Amino acid sequence: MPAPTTLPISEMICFSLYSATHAMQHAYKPMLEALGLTYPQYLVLVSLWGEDGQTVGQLGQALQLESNTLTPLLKRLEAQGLVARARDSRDERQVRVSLTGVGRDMQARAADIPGCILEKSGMTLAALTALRDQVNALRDQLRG
Amino acid sequence: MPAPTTLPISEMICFSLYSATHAMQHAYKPMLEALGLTYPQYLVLVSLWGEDGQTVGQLGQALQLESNTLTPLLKRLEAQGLVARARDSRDERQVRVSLTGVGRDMQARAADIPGCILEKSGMTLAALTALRDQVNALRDQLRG
DNA sequence: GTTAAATATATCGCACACGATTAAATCGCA
DNA sequence: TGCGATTTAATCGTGTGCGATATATTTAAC
Repeated sequence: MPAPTTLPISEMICFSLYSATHAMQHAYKPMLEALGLTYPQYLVLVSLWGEDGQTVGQLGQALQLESNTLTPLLKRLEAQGLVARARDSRDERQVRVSLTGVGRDMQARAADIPGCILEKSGMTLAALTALRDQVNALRDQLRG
Repeated sequence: MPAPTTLPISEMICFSLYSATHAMQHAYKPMLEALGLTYPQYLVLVSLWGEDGQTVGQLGQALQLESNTLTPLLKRLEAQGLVARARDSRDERQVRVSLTGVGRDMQARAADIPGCILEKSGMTLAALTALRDQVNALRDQLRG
């Protein structure tokens, strides 16, 4: 009986995504470090720059993260003075996350990051956009 | 002066990869859980099924992980009886990781995972392969 | 109106990732 | 040969992710 065979790691789509995600975070790292941010913290700020005052649940929906990940992350952002957290007065179960002045100013300081990433990718914006849509389609299929 | 604008999180390629990686790990989870494995542990085993007796450094090269991640992970695999770790007698700096019988048998028990993932992806093998190559190209560009 | 079910967030424990540092073994070169 | 430089793992500290659970609030059923 022959030994079972397994696709080499380098040819597995799951590993492509896994390693590309790491490479992407590595590409962001020096720029985010200069702003004192981690990558997930940056994603939270991006989401808040788009819509301020979101609840923890809304942020979780946008980033596909649970409160057990977001709560400590948001506390760290609050400790840095970038956001404020407050219970919603209408529904005290919910916690609304608002940008502080410093948090809003961070948007300008981070403004050239996307361009730098585009450049590091060595791809055209059109190619990246097409790739993004394919990756999103795969993700949405996997989510069921 | 208008407020600076930032691309919505849903349109950022970095977030596509980030969320697709999470969705992929979520798809693997029930199957790996049945084998008592985490996703990174599974990747290590896949690598060893392809080439047994790799050093920690070789595994790190294949998976793009450092020893500070691999060492505790490998210790957990060793504690489960799936691998053995031993210093190379020729070069005692290196630690070689070998599959145990149980670790080898796991390959057969995991044999139908790739097919299940392919099915969950809802894509043809050709489409997935093409997407993989594009993602790999982006990753390799980002690595520089 | 009281109480059970549902909802939203927080807490706890475990397993990655990774920067920085340490320790041991090997290599290289005078 | 000897000794500094390099290589290889391991260790330490911080920050995610996430399953399981706890707590508080709101909703719904009666």
